[in-house]
Amino acid sequence: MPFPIQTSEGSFLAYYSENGLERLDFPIHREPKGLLKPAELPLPMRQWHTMTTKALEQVLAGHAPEALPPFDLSAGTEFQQRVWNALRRITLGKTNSYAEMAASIGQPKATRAVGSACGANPIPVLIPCHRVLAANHRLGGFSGGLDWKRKLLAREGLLFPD
DNA sequence: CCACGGTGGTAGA
DNA sequence: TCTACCACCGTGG
Repeated sequence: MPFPIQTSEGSFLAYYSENGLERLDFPIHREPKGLLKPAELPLPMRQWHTMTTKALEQVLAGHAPEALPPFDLSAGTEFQQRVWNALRRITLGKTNSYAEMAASIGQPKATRAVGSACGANPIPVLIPCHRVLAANHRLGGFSGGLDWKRKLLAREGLLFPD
């Protein structure tokens, strides 16, 4: 049950569980079938949706979100949740390497696994996996497409050629 | 088991 | 610089 969020960059899709925002999809060209109107959301979710919408707009505008809805990351493995929570600590405009992220969760040799976990991040943009770069300050990869990674970083004042 | 990644480091052109 | 090669480790088949 996806709920749309219209932005200047297209229509994102938000998914909620009983415990909070559990997934955020980048805009797609074809609208999915079971689309619901936000007005049909149960009350707590409606407030989360308002927060998600505002936070998304703020990040896309290059500002730190003043408030976030609760996240439900329970679908991830324990390792993935450790990585995702570590991602949340990277402040806007800052970056880390995959190696630094691995070290920050106490597994310095799991750099590659960290990359996989970033790719599995269910809430891109708000859980800023785009702030993780390869060593030597190279861009690295991005599941949502490198154009998005460049765009999001540019909004934070970090420019990458190519 | 095995193969695959959003990696990182080294070696050699 | 760029390419080749290898160690690394969580996931999914």
